[in-house]
Amino acid sequence: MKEVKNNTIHDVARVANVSIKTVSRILNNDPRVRESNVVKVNKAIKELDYKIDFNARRLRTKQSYLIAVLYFDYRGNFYANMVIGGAITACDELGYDVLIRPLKFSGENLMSSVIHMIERSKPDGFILIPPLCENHELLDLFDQKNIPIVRISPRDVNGNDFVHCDEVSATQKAIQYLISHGHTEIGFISYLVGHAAGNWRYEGYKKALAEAGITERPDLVEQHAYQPNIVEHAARRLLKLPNPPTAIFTINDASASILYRVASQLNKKIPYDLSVMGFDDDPLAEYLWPPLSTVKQPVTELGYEAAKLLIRKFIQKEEVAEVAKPECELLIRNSCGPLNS
Amino acid sequence: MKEVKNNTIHDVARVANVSIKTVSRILNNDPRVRESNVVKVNKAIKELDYKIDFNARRLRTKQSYLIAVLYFDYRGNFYANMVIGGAITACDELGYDVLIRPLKFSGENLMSSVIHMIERSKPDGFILIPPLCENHELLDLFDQKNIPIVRISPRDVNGNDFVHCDEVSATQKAIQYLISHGHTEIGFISYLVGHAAGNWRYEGYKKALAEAGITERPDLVEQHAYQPNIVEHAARRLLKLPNPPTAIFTINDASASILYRVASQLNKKIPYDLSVMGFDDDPLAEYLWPPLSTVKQPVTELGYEAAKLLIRKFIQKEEVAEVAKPECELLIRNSCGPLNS
DNA sequence: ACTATAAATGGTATCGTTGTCTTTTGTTTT
DNA sequence: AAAACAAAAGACAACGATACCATTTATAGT
Repeated sequence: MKEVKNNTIHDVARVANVSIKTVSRILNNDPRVRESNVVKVNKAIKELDYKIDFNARRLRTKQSYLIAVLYFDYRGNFYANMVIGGAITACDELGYDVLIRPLKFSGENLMSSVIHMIERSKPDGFILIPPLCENHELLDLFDQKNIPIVRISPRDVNGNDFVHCDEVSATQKAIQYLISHGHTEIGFISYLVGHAAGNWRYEGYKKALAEAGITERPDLVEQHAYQPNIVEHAARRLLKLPNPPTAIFTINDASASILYRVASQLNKKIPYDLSVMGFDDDPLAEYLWPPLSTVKQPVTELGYEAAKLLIRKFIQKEEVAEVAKPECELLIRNSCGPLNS
Repeated sequence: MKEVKNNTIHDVARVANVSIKTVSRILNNDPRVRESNVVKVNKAIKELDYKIDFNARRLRTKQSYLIAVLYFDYRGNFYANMVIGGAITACDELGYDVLIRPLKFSGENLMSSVIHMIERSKPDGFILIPPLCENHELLDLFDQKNIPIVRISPRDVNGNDFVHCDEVSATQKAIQYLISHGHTEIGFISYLVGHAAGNWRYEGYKKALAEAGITERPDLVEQHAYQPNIVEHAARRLLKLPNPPTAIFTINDASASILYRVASQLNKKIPYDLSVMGFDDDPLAEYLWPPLSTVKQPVTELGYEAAKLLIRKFIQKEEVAEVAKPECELLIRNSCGPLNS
């Protein structure tokens, strides 16, 4: 074991022949330092391969330089993963570390887990992934403790502490795509997914139909509270209609996969007899056959923007002009075809 | 904003009427403290709602109390997620935090990302998720910097710095299950998945056959280097054999989904004409139709044990008796049926 | 009871940075 | 050229814990 003595700010100060305070100022981008000293110090830093000791800084400044990401820990939560990936990139750039916390329970356990995290690791801010954005107990806690948060795609878009993308127009484009292939009888299958998504996407659906002059058929729309098999029942009802839809939009890719199954059982071939459009770009979508066309949310970018907003605006209190609003992308695979009349 | 003055170890010492050093000893589970003082101090700690300041401790001890988990960031890497979930639980129990790092690239970028992480956050140890366990450049780096690691299911099981479960006997049990349903012509589809899994699972396959007195048919075994569509070709070849297998084991659930598709194209109904057994319990497995029977690795437990081993044995240098070896579980869904002769 | 030894406790320096306040240096004004 | 002011740099304490070493207290042995 090689014992490496790390150089400190004192070493840098000595080599650069300035005081430690001047070095500290340069490290913290204090503008009030003469350019000549900045050059000298940076040279010394490079020469000594000096690395700042974050723990010392943390102790002194009472900041943890830690961002926590909270999400619901359910099987195959790829959404949370991608958000985290983006958040890590942003935090890397800004000198923060990311702590993640999958939350398994609601109520007592959830709250105490978060409280414990605050007491132990003292994150400077939190990022909330749906459906946690709607947990008022949690929101109250942060409010009360005065800990800044940024929510991702919350239902409630009042305030300035969130990032999201335009799911309404994304869905609208997806439906437009179906319409452009000649479809007019387009189904909509949804259930309460726990956040605002259902409403937005339904709105997009209606807009696209209206815009194309298609009258909405209420019998083609299924929106129910979640219960087991709800999607399967909905799919079966729609496909057994005397005048069934020739294309169906499902609220997410998992639902689309259930629709695939029902279609196959009823001997409807996708995309020939039925076009299917999903939402989310679940890893599942590629493995379905035919591969599912779907709307891909810019989830990684959302995570990136959320972390950046949290740090710059709410932690470092900089003036932040405007939050970038990344766009959804229509991913065309092979589940949609022209109307086959 | 309510400015809360946190109580320090001095406050606790004052209230308990002992020295700060005694409090410190109790906080660090030093056995050489009189019981009466332990009681007094714990009472004071509770009374003052004292919370230790980890940053101060970190600064003094030169330990970060941070464990880093490294994994390859590919779409739908549910394996890494579950490992992380387990690692977080263990770290919570032992007073550590978990930093995660999805690695996107190989070579230069990968290494510099890890080096940067070491310099910035100074994790006390690393957990490596396959296929990163086999990256020698990475292993050399940790060796050279003398940073302890624990590998999860590495190919090379020499040494004592890894956790894994018995995939050989897990596969053996899965094949036994097929045999118990009357199957004797059992296919095996694999490709190089980048870690030891392929070999282990093939070994389990052979063992089960041998044990049942079934002669292995080489034409039923497909093991190739990875190339696009390899699984599809393998599946098609097997199913088109004059004497085709009545059951097929695939190296993972993603491969099973491809087999599902080929079977459907060739008009073979699962589980009536063909039984399929997967491996991994990918979230995908539940969405396939019929739901896929598969081998579920105790991935969360593996992460839990890995973190515990890393911290206790390699960081805190305790004597650790033996590493728990969690077991795989055969998950019976609906993709396997009795031989239909 | 007294010493030898071990166990428990305490005092103070220290980790590496930033905050506060003071001093020095540089620039502008009359 | 001196006074007034602003900008830059420095000295030193402090953050809250643990390390090291010294000291006190308890236990055991004769």
